[in-house]
Amino acid sequence: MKYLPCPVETFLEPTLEVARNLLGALLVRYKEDALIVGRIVECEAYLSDDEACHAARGKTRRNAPMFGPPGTAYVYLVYGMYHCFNVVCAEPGVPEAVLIRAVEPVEGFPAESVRRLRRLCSGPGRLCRTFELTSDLSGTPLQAPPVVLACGGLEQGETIVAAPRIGIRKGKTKPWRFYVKENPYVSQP
DNA sequence: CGCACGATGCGCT
DNA sequence: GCGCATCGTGCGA
Repeated sequence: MKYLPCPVETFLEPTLEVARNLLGALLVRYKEDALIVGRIVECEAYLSDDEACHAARGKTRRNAPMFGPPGTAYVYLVYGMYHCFNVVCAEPGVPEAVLIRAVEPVEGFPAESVRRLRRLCSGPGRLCRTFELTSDLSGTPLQAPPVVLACGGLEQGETIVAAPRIGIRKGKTKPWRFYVKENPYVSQP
């Protein structure tokens, strides 16, 4: 295996820690005939006691994967046309997750301008469209194909910025959006 | 059962 | 900067 899956212990840490640790990790999508890999450069944490969290008011059919094993996917449809991809974390049964908002292209992308690639990798909806992450993958473990979260890390000199989350009505003030400072693939607020 | 509303992105001004 | 597409979900009735 070229890309080693993160061990499940990775996702058992407190969610805010997991979110920070996910920066630099690799999102690997195995398709029929191809491989797409992106390095996570922006994400947001959603905690169980947080009004912005989908699971804040209990378990439903949609958010059920959030209550499942850490290290699995939680994918849902927003605005009737885009998907959002999350990694379930925290202790089992505690519904918390990290939304992946942007990746830096690593493998499987055509040689294009940064401007064009950013359009494919930046923003939760576009990211899901590019990586073909849809609701039917919700609840899927991320240690084996078709979707793998692989170990990675920050490069020398890269630093993490914490900022308020984007696009939410409640919980606006919590600085639970994390991104790699000055990385060109981070979405513009 | 009906309906208001999103963890968004795009196109037009 | 603003409006809107588009539909599953999750409320309240």
